[in-house]
Amino acid sequence: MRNPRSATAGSPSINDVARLAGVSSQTVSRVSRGAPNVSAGTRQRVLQAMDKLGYSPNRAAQVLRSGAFRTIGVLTQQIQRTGEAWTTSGVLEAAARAGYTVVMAQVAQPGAEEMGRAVHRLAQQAIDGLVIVQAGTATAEHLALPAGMPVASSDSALVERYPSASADQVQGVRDAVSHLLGLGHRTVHHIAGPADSRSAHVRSAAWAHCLAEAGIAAPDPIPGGWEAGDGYAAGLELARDPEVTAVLCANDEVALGLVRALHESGRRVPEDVSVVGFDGLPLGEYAFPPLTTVQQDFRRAGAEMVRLVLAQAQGQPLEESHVIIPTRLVVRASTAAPAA
Amino acid sequence: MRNPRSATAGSPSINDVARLAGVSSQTVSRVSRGAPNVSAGTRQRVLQAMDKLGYSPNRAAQVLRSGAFRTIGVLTQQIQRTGEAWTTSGVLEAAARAGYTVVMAQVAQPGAEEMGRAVHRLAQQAIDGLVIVQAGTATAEHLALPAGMPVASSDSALVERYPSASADQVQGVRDAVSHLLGLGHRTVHHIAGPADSRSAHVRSAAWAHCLAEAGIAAPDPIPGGWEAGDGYAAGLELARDPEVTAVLCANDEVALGLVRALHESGRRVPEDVSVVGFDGLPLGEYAFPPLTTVQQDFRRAGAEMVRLVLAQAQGQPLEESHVIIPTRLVVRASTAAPAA
DNA sequence: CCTTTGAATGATAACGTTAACATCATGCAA
DNA sequence: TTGCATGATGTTAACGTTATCATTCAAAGG
Repeated sequence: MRNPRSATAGSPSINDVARLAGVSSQTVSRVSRGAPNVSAGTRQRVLQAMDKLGYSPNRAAQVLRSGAFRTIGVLTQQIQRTGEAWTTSGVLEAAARAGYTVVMAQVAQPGAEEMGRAVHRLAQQAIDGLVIVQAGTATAEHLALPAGMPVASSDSALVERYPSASADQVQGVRDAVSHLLGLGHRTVHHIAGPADSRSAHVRSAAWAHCLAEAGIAAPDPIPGGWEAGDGYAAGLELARDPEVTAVLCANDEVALGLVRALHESGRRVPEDVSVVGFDGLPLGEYAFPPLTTVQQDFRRAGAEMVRLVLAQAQGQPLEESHVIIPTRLVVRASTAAPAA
Repeated sequence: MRNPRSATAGSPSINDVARLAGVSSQTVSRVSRGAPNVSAGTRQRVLQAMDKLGYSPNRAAQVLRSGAFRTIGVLTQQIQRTGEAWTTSGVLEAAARAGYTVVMAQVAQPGAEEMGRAVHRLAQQAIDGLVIVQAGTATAEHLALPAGMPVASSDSALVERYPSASADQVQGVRDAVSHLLGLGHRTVHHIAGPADSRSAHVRSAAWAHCLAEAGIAAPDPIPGGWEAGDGYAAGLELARDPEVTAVLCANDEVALGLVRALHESGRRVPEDVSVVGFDGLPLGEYAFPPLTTVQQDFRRAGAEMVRLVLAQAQGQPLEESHVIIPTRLVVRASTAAPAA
């Protein structure tokens, strides 16, 4: 076989079933779609025929005819990252529950053109809507979405243009900073996330704002990223400054890297320096010391994005197009009152 | 609009382009497919017309007509887990490179029936093949795959039935055990993975085998799981036994949980107890102490599975149906010679 | 009894694409 | 010149499904 037919090719069609059941193909279609106006006896016979032939409807034909895909596209950047993986998991779960299929695209490089190409690839698929888990710096212009395509995004510049679901990062940062100041720290240092992430920027801005509110001059934030190595590098620097007694990190990975740098530099956590992460990695609980962190509900963000996309696809009005999901400060042993 | 058309509905068809370009729809099809026998001038005109109308081909119609889907299905269990996330990332990358679309299904519960239902959902989609990243305990019977569906799996009981790509866990365990024994440890304890995982079982068996080879009676393995909490629980127990000087863990998460339990119990790592993980989490390098681990290349496993599936789908013979991917022992500070 | 209603079923025509075949120049060898 | 290959284009008929309209038949109402 030079050109083997696909796995389902040669599979029985609606006509084969109709012939076997002695009805018209239209009646088989009705049974297949669960239409009401079929007599019980006929339905039985058709179902038996389907079963006997192992019939399953051809999606391509259904889609072509009905124009409804029951499929959503998901755009991710690096699905192995904690946040994206959990969010994607939430998307998959919610989509499956709604009876929708999910097609995925991943973009390794955050470059806007590559992002645009991935969206194009997805959009050429038959999708009813698009969930953008991560789009980096790409803007709506880069993506060149077909007009009218329902979209929901999470963390990106697209938040300003499309409906979104994301964690209440401002509240999360506020809780974290209050916690540290409440313990008696004079100020809170900050290791920022990558420059190309909107949520990193939001977190940094919220941190600066909270300190300002408390009448404290914010120290310069240390530029960083999302990874442990970033926290480690920043930590080696911070460890030299005895004024540093409390640090809010861009995320948990960074916090863990920071903790190791502090350990190595002979500064104890939390006795000398308190550390707070962000995200709520399961591992944080088992770090040494267990990590105080701002937990966010990624799965729920994924589920909400699915809801937003499906609502648009079904023409329902969105009661609120920016869903804010509460965060929760989890206090563990990496934070304590400063030494007197 | 009660029944709004899908996003791409109303979009121009091949006929609209043909009319505008003043050619037949077949010629447009030829240009669209990149067929060779179109004159340069005509191709130009058609491309301009496409561009002007914003034409993009209707996938459903293409699939229906040609019977080729250029899509693979991916079955996962908990995509947010390290191994699955990285493997999936590899699958996405390889599939995109091959010009294939990926549809995903996730099964929260490892139950065999639910797994079967997910496969059914996927198989009803138009897919050319199926990559099974994780199938838990499900066997080929549970999955009820359509006959002739190309499949590749990674870690599951399916390995015996279908082509697979997975890490050389036996070699990885051998390296780890040799490393520990080479440091002078009298024996190596083991925290096992979950009972329903094949690779957990493979790792445990390899550990027992290595000890036997070295003429050492293997201590009872501690039953565990994949998560840090499992390592922590096991660690509280192990810490009480002064005979324990080296522990091989089911994976890195477990190892980190173990390390914390040892810390809390006053046993130092690596001075009192050496700990080895498995997987090679990026975070392991920044744990305290940095974790010695067996690194495996999940992305490559994903890419290999895609290769295996596509080879089958294209009717090529598989030169080897079980791809073994080398692992690499990364020695860090969590292992050292035992105290004299 | 005839009409009316409604439910069950059937027939037909699309949906957008492509494979297969047909047509029509053009060029070149015989 | 004829004959035949070659390349560019057009025509037709599917792929499997479902929307729409048409038909049939039995039950209900007068």
